[in-house]
Amino acid sequence: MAYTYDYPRAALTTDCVVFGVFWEQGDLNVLLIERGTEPFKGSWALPGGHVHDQEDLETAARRELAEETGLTKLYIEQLYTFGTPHRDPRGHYVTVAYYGLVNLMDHEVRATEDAADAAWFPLTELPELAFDHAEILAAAVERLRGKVRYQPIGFELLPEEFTLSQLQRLYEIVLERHLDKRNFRKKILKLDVLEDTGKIQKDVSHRAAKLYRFDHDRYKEKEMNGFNFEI
Amino acid sequence: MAYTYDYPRAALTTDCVVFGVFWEQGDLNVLLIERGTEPFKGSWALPGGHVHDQEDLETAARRELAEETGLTKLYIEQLYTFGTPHRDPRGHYVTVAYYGLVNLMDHEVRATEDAADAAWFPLTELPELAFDHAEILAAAVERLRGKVRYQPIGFELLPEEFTLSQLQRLYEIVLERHLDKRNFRKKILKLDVLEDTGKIQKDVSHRAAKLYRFDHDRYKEKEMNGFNFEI
DNA sequence: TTGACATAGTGTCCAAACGACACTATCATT
DNA sequence: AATGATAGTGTCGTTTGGACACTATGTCAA
Repeated sequence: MAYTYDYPRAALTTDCVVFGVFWEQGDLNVLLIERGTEPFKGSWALPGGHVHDQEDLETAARRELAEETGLTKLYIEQLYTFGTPHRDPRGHYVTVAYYGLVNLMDHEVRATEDAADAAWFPLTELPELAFDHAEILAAAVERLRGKVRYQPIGFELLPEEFTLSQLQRLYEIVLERHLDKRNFRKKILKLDVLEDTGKIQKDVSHRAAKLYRFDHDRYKEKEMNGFNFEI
Repeated sequence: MAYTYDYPRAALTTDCVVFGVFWEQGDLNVLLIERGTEPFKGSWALPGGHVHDQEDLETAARRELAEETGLTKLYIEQLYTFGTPHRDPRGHYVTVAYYGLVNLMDHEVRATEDAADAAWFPLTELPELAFDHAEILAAAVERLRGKVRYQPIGFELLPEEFTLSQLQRLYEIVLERHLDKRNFRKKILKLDVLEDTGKIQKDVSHRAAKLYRFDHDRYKEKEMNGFNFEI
């Protein structure tokens, strides 16, 4: 079956930059796949692929991500659209890039039929990437660092219930700088969008910390009234 | 001539939301064109059109804008890519939207061959728009309001040399709220990115104000060192 | 020439937010 | 009972933010 048009059309794809945090390492990680087909067969790349006919862009991004890495039900958001000529050796390819955040407690990653392999890489130990994916990744990192400061997206990287220390460590990892414990707690609690679950940590060999939950509803309500989340 | 592919391909277009400020009215305006062809012939719409083969996205956006409105050499920036199925009655159309800012002193707008008409509309008196252009416009307004607060893009809406009162009025128009004169001047001057040109206003029937210029180089330098522009 | 007008330009004070800083509390382990 | 690991907590000096009103300088018209 062939499809014919009066004018040439660029191929449209999506790519996803998915971030996750491993607590042991204290490092931001990105999910990459090993390409199973040409071009760049054997290289590491961002998960992504062609947008289907009449398919919504975000739907396409989620579908490709699921097909190649098994990841579903995560927070994603459009990042930027890359369409420089010759960014893909196959011709005029335009890709709508998304970035996503997952908490690694709740999400298991596996290579699936569409990719030779899928794995997490710390930002500090990235392999060489196919296409212009290094550029896309850099844009995603920049966006994440900017956005995390004035939008409560960081919570997507944490389990639903978390301690204030975990939250602080998260911000330290993303922003790459040390934060003062007392000031951080003062500030984050004053925002009044964290709900004390009443529970405490289990199975830790030291004093157990309180567990908090991010109160999405309260945040939305406050946001409506011109409230500004800022760290 | 026909172009044939193994899989269906979406059509790729760009659209531009261009903002300008008329000083007399004190209102944000958007540049719209009257469509000369179907679909939506006779309706007002954002200037835009098809991305050519092997054409860069921003180049396409600028080209379409110039073709339809005569506008060139303005500040533009990618906004968002809209690809919801059925947003265009002709089939699967994906549009990469840009937003732009112009100072109306230096730019003349004219309808050209590709559009029936081109005109500025205050945000408060918008006509009904073709396609999903109302949605795109709303996204652009939100982005502008957000971005103007922490990036010095507002200067693009002003002539190269401007008074502090004009700058303040600009922020008041964009942010839709009153700002205190003394506090505004204190803050903006402390940023130390405005250069006193030594000149003053001409042809005004009151005390002439000093003219300032935005110092792009100084800003970039400061930005490198972790400096944060915030109004 | 003088008074009316229009806009430019300027400083203080109080309140809130920010950042630096160090010790005690609790729990598990040995 | 002592050790080790992390949780949790308050003060103070500095900076920033926001409210607030008058004088200065020019044009224009009577």
